[in-house]
Amino acid sequence: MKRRATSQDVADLAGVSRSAVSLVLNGRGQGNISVEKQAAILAAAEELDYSPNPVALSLRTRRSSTIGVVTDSIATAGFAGQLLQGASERAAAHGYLLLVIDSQHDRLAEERAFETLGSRQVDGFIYAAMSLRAYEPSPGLSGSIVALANCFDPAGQLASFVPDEVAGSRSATRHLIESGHREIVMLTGTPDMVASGLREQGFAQELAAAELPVRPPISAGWEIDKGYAAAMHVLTTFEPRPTGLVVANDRAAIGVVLAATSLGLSVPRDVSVIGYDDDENVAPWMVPTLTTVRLPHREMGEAAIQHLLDQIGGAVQTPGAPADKVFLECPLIIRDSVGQPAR
Amino acid sequence: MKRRATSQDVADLAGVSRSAVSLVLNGRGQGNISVEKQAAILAAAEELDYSPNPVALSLRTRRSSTIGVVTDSIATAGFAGQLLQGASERAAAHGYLLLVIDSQHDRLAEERAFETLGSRQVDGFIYAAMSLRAYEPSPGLSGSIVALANCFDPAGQLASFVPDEVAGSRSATRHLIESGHREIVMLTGTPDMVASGLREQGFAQELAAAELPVRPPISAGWEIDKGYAAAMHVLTTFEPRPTGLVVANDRAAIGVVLAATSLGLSVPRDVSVIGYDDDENVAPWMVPTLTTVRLPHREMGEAAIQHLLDQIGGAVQTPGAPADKVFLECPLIIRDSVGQPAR
DNA sequence: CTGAAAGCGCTTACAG
DNA sequence: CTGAAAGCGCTTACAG
Repeated sequence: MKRRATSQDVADLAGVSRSAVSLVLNGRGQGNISVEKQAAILAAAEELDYSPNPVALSLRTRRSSTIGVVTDSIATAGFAGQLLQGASERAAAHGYLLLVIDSQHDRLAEERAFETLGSRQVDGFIYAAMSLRAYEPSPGLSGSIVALANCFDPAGQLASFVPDEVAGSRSATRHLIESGHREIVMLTGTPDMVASGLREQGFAQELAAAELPVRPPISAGWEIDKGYAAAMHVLTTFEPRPTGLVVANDRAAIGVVLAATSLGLSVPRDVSVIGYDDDENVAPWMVPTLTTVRLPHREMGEAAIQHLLDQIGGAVQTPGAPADKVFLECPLIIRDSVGQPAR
Repeated sequence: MKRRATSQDVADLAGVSRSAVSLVLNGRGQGNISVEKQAAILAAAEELDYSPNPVALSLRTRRSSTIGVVTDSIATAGFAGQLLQGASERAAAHGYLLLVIDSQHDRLAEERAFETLGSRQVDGFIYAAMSLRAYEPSPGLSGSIVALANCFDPAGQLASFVPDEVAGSRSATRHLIESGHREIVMLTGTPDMVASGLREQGFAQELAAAELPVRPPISAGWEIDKGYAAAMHVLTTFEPRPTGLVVANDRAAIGVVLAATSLGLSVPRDVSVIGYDDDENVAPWMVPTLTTVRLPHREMGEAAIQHLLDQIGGAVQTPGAPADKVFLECPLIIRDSVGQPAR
């Protein structure tokens, strides 16, 4: 591993001072440095494959081209990794790197994470939640540039980027209605998650808009077995048997299909099923492939970074003024698990 | 956000020079600085809540307490995030942070990633693959401290940490045999993945050890639909019908259970199913819960970091000597999808 | 036993 | 138009 060239090396080779090198390489050469020297510096830099040492730069400028990301849990969920992926790519495109720390839902660890990151001179912070929720900003964040991804500040002081759950749920419900279903039941997630309530709202709104009776959602949950149990209950006891099921998420939908199958029912012939998440390991590969609502994880990551980049670049934000809460679209992904109801 | 205290602040408050502060805070005070001054320095540092600026430290020492991680894809897989999780925690416990870059399986992006990371003065590198494979070391890595996680260097020059796939597959197969199964079929993954071959080996070895006939594995794949199709084929055409199925992974096992169910077969009463991965979103929640072999993702991440830490700390490694290839255990997780065969 | 100096690599006023 | 100097915050020889 060869020693990296420094600005001194470039200056020596070009026969100028380090100041001149710095000026020219930072685009402030014009009017300050003679054209010949500029050319010499550029050539020398090229030849030595020079790029400034980021650490020295950081010490000098108190910036680091690094963004600190704190998450409450990276590992679980899987598709939530797309959020980091989107953030990482967008950041890299602008020369930024991500320093990510997982607080494991531990508030204390979270405070420490922000402090650690701050001491490393990160230029901004993202707090990303693995499932949608309110986030009470850590006091250590005040005065910093920060964006929230998949969570939001109840006080509205921090910019946040969240999925438009209500609209997503509406389009799922609408798709079922437009496919001819009238007996539609929602198998919802656990009440502790704000997504559950939002999706229930969307469901109810769309049914009401279609002037269809709104049935109360059936409490299920987020995992395969929960979807299984709820579907078993609904499919064997509801009279008439529902022909369309809006399910909490794709995993629960696996359970629903499993339950239907074990009852001798076929999806989508006897019952149509629609999931949520567009879980890449599930939805495109289910039998039948799953019609679902996609969560904009990648987009949330990208948008949060972009917001940070804009702020770092000097976009003005009136202090104390409420920050944006941006709702990102949850597109409906149509596959094979929804059909027309038998008449 | 208050200005952080510097060593100068501490020196001023304690009435000594910065050198003294540095010496004492780095544990080299004894025999160099008088006891009283040591106490004064410690007290001042405490009062000012002083900790050295990592950026300045990094410029000075050419170390950064940061480890560069390059992965071929973080996002997909989900449970693979556990690798990063394990690495991140182990690193944090030693004051190290992770700078991770995803190359998206692009070799060029990978080279660039190592370069970027190197210029940021990382103290070591991890290359982590999302699925087990050979990894041809990037030339930019030579001379650096590096560990491979979930991949291995064919030339054996780089330390690597991989799952013991053969043993994992053997214990899955053994579990079926010990449960009384004699008609056992393997539904294997795609041939391009080295895990497929390794698991097939384990399967064959264990069958041979039990003096049972070894049937050739049935090619399936890693996704739900592939498991479904393969199971459909095997369950409807094999005579006698197999009572035990060793499946490529947990997702494919979902498809297997789905297929069995749609054929009116019950798991595990009519057919026992065993997965691979212990996918946390699948195995514990399947109906029935899935007996499976756990992939040591977290352990690979931890072990790789630990290796780096040891090397950074000065553990000697004879240059040119073959590095360790460490096989991490894949424990069998017994749940409800395996039963005794009907007689 | 302790302080002043040098230097990691960079950029930005400041003289000339 | 250009170079010498200062300084970001730290540690490590080096004088005294």
